[in-house]
Amino acid sequence: MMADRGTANALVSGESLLFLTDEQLRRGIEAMFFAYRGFTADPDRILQNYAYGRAHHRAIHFINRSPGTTVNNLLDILGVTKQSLNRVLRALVDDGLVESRVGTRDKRERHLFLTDAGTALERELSDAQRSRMRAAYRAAGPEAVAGFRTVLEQMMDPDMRRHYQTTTESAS
Amino acid sequence: MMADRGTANALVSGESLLFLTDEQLRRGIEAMFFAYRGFTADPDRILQNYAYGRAHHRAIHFINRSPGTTVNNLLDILGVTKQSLNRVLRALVDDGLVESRVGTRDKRERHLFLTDAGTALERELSDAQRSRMRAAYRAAGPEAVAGFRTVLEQMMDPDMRRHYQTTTESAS
DNA sequence: CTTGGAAAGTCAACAAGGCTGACATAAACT
DNA sequence: AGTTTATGTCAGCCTTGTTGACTTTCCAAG
Repeated sequence: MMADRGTANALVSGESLLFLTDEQLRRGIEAMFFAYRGFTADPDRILQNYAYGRAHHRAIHFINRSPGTTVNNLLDILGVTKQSLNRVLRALVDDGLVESRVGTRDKRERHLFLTDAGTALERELSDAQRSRMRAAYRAAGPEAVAGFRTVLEQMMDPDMRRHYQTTTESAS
Repeated sequence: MMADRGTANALVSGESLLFLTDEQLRRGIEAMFFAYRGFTADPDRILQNYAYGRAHHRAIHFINRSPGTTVNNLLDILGVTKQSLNRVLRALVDDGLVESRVGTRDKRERHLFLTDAGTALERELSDAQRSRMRAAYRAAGPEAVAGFRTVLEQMMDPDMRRHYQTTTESAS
C-alpha cells in the first residue's frame, strides 16, 4: 500500500518502511509527550519564583529573539488572542521587564523590548532550557540532532514554519 | 551558504561541536515549541466536537496503551494530581467511554478500560495524530526519525523514561 | 479634510485544567 | 488493633485560554 513518496534515504533493498508502523508512530507520539514535559520542566520551576507562568516565558523568549517586534507579530507567533497576550504583557510591563515603545513609522504599533531586568530573567530561563537541550544534543550526537530538527520541522503547521525560518544569517 | 548543515554529515576529524552553539540550541528550542503545537493541533480540533480537552485525550491514550492500568499508575505517568485526573476520569466514565473495574487481587485498586465508544474516540484521535506523524516521518526518512527519537529520549526526565520504555506488550 | 479601517488597549464574563487542603472509605499490611 | 495505601470527593484558588463589546489612536484613501 502507499507508494513510498520519497522515503528520503537509501533503504537499500527491501523498502522496509518499518519505521512507519502504527506502533512506531505511537512510540514517537509518546516520545513527544514525555520530552515536551522535560523540555518545559526547568523553566517552569524557575518561573514559580517570580509568580509567572509559561505564557510569560513565551512572550519573553520571542521579544528577546526579535527585539522591537510588534504586538501583532507576537500574536501571530504565539497563536493566542490579544486579550490573553495583553494580560501577560501588561504584567511584564508593569513589573519593568518589558518596554513598550510607540512606533515611529506607524504610531499605532507598539514595539516591544526587554529591559535589563527582562534580559536577566530571559537569561536565567534560557540558560536552564539550553542546558538540558545541550545535554540531550551532546548525548545524541550531531547526526541525531539533524534528524531531530528535520522531523520537528515537518511536524509544524506550514504557517508556523515561516516563524521558525527566521534564521539568522548568523553572520559569517 | 553556510557550512552549517554539514555538521550533520561528516564531522570526520575536528570535533566540530558547532551543533552545540547557543544559536543552534535556540533553534532547537523553538522547533520544539512550534512542532508541539502542530503535534496537538489535530486532536485538539477533534476534541472540540466532544467538549473534551487535551487532558481527556491523554487519559484515553494511556488507558488504550495499557488496558487495565490503575489510577495510581496513570497519575504517575501523567504527572497531575489525583483531583485533576479524577475530574477527567469521572467525565469519561459518566459518558461511557471508560470503564472502571474494582481490582481482584487488590480490591482498593480500580482498573481502567476503554469501552467500545472509548476505543472509537481513541481511534479517531490517534488516526489524526498518527497521520501527521506519519507524514513527517515519511518526509524526513528513517535515519532522521532515529535521531529524532534519540534526542527526545535524552530530553525526558529520567523518571519518565521508564514509562516510555514500556515498549509494547500491551497485546493489542 | 473626512472617514474607513487597522492596531492596540480594556472591561467583563466564562471555561478548562492545573493546584492545595481536608476528609471519607475500604482494603491491605504489620 | 492500628497504620498505611488507593481511591474518591468537596471546596476553593490560580493561570491561561476563550468571546464579545467598546474605545482610542492614527494611517491612508477618497
